[in-house]
Amino acid sequence: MRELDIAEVAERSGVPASTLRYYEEKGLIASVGRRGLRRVFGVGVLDRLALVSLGRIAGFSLEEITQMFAPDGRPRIEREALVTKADELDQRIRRLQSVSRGLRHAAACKAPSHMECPSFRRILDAAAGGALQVPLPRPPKRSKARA
Amino acid sequence: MRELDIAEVAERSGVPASTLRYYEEKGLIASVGRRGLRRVFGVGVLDRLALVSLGRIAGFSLEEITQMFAPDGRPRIEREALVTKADELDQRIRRLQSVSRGLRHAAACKAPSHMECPSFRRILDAAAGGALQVPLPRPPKRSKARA
DNA sequence: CTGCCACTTCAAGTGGACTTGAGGTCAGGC
DNA sequence: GCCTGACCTCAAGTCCACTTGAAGTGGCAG
Repeated sequence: MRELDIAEVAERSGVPASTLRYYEEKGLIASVGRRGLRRVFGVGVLDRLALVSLGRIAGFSLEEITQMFAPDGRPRIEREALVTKADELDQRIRRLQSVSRGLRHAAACKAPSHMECPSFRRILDAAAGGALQVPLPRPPKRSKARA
Repeated sequence: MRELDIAEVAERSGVPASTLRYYEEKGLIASVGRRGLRRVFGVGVLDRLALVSLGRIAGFSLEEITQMFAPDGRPRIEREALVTKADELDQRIRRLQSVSRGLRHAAACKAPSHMECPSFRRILDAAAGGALQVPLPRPPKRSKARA
């Protein structure tokens, strides 16, 4: 089974067929040919999709991810860009940790109003301060299971 | 200075005036009145905005945040929901940490192709597996400085 | 009193990543 | 040999959180 049709790729990767077509159009993945009018993908597409996924999570746009692959086809990733993204990611992680702490505190704190709790206020100020300038999470609509 | 006009709120909070109007329309914040046709806000709006910010970072939608305030006006936040969100957040944090590690590894790894590195593959599989089901970051367009 | 201009409203536009719908094609089973 | 239905294309729609533009208003400095 060296070749997969789009439905198989969709099932194995958890990525909807419509998205696969979209990704192909965007140059993120490539089919190796057609069987009739149906796309045929090599198994490598699964790795590719995993890389795309990784890139998305890291905060790269599809456009940026395309650039990383684009030149010749081999993942030509600039190591510097990776480190930069990792740093950004760590930054984000730290912020999220502080928010998480804030949430748990708010849940536990017995003060009449959270607003009167200095520790909560500190967290709040942090949120007000620098956090909005950072990529915000967007809730996912679809909830395809992994394959 | 118990009252602030919209420009002041914008400057102090770093939130653009257009967004403040939008938030008011959505019921996230409230002005205490008007001076002529201009909105006048109480200083409390700054706390409110910080709470909104916190909620956004935590992964709540504006809609959800509205619900938290809505009932009567006082932050009626269900403690359970907070803990739930914190758990989700921690989950997400762990995933991001693993991605960060993956990025740094990819940057450092000298293997001819990252694909041949077992440790990178492990991370990749993780990304492919459960990560896409999680809120994805969206790049921010604006980059207002904090106030 | 007048003019400026920061504010106002309301509708429409933006961006990224997809999804959906209408209408068409063809491989494989019966 | 014909049907079925999973795939195809292309254009348009969706979602969310805003932003932008046009046209209007009114507080206040001069």
